[in-house]
Amino acid sequence: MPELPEVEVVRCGLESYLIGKMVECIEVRRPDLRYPIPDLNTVLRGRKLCQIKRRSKYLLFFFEDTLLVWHLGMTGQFHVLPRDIPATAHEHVCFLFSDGTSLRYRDSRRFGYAGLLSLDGWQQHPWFRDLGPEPLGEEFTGEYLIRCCKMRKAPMKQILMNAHVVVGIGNIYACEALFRAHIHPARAANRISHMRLQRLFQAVRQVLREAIDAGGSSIRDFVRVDGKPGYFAHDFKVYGRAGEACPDCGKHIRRIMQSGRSTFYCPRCQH
DNA sequence: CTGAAGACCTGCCTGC
DNA sequence: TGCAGGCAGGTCTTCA
Repeated sequence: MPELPEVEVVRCGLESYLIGKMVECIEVRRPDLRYPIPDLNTVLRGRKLCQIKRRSKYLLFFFEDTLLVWHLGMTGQFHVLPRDIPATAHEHVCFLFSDGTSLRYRDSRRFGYAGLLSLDGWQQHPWFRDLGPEPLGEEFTGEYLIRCCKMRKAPMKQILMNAHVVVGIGNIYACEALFRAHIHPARAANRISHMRLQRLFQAVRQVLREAIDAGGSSIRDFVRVDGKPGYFAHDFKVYGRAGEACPDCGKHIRRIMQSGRSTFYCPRCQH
């Protein structure tokens, strides 16, 4: 499901519903997500949710004395519902809050995972230790991207999707950013001019920003915490559009496989 | 070190 | 209608 914009949209939604609420108990129906879910009740029962942040594609739930980290994997969803609504299929975890609200975690493929980390040392955890900068933060700049591409002959799309370089960019937004920057996804990173990398840097920021503003992309099963879809999928220029006309030049959009993932691009505009 | 490919798990769509 | 095969937005591990 989610790349950075979708996770950010979920974070905002959760924040608007849940901040300041107290956990009464947690029902775990299936602890066997990608990694086993830890014992949440012992640590979180009676605790107040103070803040919800995001780092990369991880949601960070800050309680008074502990941090709950959650990754949505491919199909994870959070929903805020009244507690008396019955559980649906693949609803593996339900947080009950003392005011009658519930937070449900649903994840058909169970690629998602969660962990309890300490408030001070969490950034040293293996999930976070080696992450690159946030693409919308100050550390990510055109010069930084140029440095990362120097000496790297991997396809540019792989570099964009590499979380050691920059976090949050998955298959969709990598394709869309490369299209906007007119760069061929298979082009070796070290064979792209500095000017074009600057343009790619701008394209990454722009496409992520626009996607967040549109409420994320719903192509298969992404929904916001209130169940509404995001609208950015309407604005995809190339992703999922193999065979359609390029919106800029009219040539047919092509699909290729790169490291087992589909890549969409315009063979005329991108080189 | 880098980069490619496979693994994890389930649902849905296509085509025979 | 039924079933096999391919594909799906992420990340980690293994292998060359």
